[in-house]
Amino acid sequence: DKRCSSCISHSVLICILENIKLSVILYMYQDKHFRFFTLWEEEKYTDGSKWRFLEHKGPVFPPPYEPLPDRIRFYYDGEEFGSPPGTRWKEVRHDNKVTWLVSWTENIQGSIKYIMLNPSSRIKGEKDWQKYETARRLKKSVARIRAQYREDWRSKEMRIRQRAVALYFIDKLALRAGNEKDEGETADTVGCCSLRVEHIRLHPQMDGQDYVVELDFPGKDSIRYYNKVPVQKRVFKNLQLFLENKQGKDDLFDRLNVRPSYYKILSYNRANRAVAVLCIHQRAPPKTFEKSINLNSGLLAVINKHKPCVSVLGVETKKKAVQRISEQLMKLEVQATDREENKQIALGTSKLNYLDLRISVAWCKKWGVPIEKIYNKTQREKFAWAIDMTDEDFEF
DNA sequence: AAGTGGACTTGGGTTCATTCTG
DNA sequence: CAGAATGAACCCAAGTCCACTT
Repeated sequence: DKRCSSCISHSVLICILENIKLSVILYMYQDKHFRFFTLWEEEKYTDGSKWRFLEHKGPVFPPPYEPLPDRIRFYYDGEEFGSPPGTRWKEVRHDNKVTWLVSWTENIQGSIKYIMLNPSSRIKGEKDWQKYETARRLKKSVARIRAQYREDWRSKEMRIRQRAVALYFIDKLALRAGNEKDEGETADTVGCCSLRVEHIRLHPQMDGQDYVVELDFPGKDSIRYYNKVPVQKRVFKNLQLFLENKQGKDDLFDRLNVRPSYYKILSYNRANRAVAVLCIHQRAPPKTFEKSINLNSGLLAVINKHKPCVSVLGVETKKKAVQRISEQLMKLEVQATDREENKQIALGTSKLNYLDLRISVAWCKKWGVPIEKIYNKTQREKFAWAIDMTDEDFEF
């Protein structure tokens, strides 16, 4: 009796994978859409049945796979029958070391795609909890780590010095680590460890400050990172050292990891990359541009609408009109600044990914503040695990 | 130890649903 | 009542990281 919410249809098929602890039920519709329900043996469903629905996501288009293994049985209205026409499956799999339900190789990049559980599911919740516990353990040693890398700024080994400076950047500026990427295949973006000479400028003096480092590079999604930071003298001297005898395309931290000595890729790849970068760059500006246009045209519309009235009508009406215009203008201005500020900061995401909300929960419980005031429905669902387990004495 | 690819998170754009407004 | 505004849900590319080979 479950309705498929993507298809608005009751036509569903149920498939139960046998001999496994973690079972999956697929709801199917017209061979195209299917949804996944994960069941856990240990738990009881509210109607007294043995199983409990954990999760579902969809719709998804199944890849072209081999015929369905006969280990899978399909049921509809309690009646058993074979695999639905046109559906071809690769394998039945039980693997409690992974959290995905279904995976396949995508046919453009050849990368693997997954169907995974919703953030509000138990599996994701537990992982999330682990993540924050790791952060909590890290807190105990962070002072030691900081002392260590400051010490390492003076190391005899260049490798160690570079690591220490990179770590300092990551710690101080929260830069992304910066991994190896497929050159040519992907846009030319960098993180801390993959910074190149061309991304950094050193200013012994700048804006009345000493030892300023100017960072300017394309980060994730080719979003520009631009920052001027005063750093410790020792860091500055180290950076000068790292830059000696290097060209723009050379790695700043060349000794950092044992990177594969990749060749200078053909101009073909350069062109390819240039196009990729161009596309990404060109896509972003029109959006903000369009928004500002919308705001401006909205403002114009407001002014134009009131113009004729003002010239014809009496003083009182004029005053009122002026007042209303300025009110609307203010509203538009507030919207504009709001958008402008929100453009820079993705508040929701960081709330969902970085902040251990047990701190907030404990605070709420301690002072009798309702959690709803601070976290919206989605956030509360995602953090159900934390809300349940946290009492007012919790300390990070 | 190096290299590779699988697994998972991050980040935020797009779409959908609901409420607001003229 | 239609279109605009708003916020939640959905979705997926682009990252990170690490385990497994070789």
